[in-house]
Amino acid sequence: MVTIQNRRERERAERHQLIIDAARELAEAEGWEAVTTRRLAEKVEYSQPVLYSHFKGKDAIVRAVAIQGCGELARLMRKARPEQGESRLKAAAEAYLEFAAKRPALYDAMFVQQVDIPFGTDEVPQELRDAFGELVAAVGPVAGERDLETLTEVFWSSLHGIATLTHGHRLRPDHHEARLDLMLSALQGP
Amino acid sequence: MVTIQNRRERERAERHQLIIDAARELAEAEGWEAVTTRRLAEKVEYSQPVLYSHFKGKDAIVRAVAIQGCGELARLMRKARPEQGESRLKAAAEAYLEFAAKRPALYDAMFVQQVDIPFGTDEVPQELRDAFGELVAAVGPVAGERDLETLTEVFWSSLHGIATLTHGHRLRPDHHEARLDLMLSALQGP
DNA sequence: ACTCGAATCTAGCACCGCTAGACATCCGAG
DNA sequence: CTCGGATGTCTAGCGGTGCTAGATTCGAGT
Repeated sequence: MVTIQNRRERERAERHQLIIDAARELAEAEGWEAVTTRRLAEKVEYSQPVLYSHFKGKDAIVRAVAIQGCGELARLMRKARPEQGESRLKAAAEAYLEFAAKRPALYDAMFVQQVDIPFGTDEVPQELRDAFGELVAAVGPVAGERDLETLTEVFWSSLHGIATLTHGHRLRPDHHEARLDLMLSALQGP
Repeated sequence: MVTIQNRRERERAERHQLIIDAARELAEAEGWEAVTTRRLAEKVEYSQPVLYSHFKGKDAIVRAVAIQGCGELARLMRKARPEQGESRLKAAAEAYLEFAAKRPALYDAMFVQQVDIPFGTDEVPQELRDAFGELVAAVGPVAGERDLETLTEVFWSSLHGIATLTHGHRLRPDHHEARLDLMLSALQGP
């Protein structure tokens, strides 16, 4: 009898996703400090131990949210097309920064909290690879003779710095556009 | 009688600094998650409530550590002088990134954790002003016709992005120098 | 219908930031 | 020299956290 086993597995997968979505919603609504295992359990209408039958711990839940967030960022950047007279680089930068500004909790889980998503030689989640790939594609046209991957890392660093310092109110809120233009024209090269 | 009052105030100020130093040492040795009020109280050999007679809460202690960290960063950057054939911009960038790499916990308190140090119109701590001033001074020679303060914010953002992404193992550890050179030559302008 | 295993929950551990109220200690007036 | 009072410090505890052992409930197969 496979059907019963199948139904169980399907229900389990649905609940798995339910937990991830609940954590994400809670974080986006009230910040990560409001995401406790008790509140999360209440939100999904199960008791706390159920969370631990799906994830090794709270960190694993945050990590799952972060990885799905990477997928969304990749999707948003792929969809972003330059408007009239706009470089692809600028369109990508704007999409990235808009994502960081509109989903600060999600962005935090992805790149600020050190959730130890495998980044190095290990198996990197596909969602992350996709997001970085979009950045590479945007940088490509302006790389010239410069090393593409290295230049993309610089571009990403600049975006990440602007995103996090802006979120921490460390930069003048007006001047946002001027900063972006200055950064882009610098990277555009000679 | 002022002498007794004076002695008390002096002892109090010493203990104030003792707490800050202990918090900083604990954070640098084991990370901020290891800095609990209990461990901190044990380290300074007082009970927990004593901490609360000096600081409003744990956040205030972290904030104090962060502000002193800003002073140290400013001092390090002021001391950094370009070597033979090196631009002042590069010397400043290297000093900044070396600080971030060698004192990751301190850097975290200063710029990553949102400790709500007044940044905007409020009274900004002098240490912070000094640190930003050093960045401005380093950017000055290469600004050209570009707005100095805005360009400095871009420079800072790039440095901050590189520092945090490197610390989170998001960038290839080798290639560090190549990234820095690429970033600097981009900012150097045409 | 009953048994037995899997799924789920209750209750609790050790820790967290923080604080009220008991206690000690020391200063200055009588 | 004593003693009242202020000042400083500590003990003990509150409500919260992440996490888990053991009890309990539930449902599928014989």
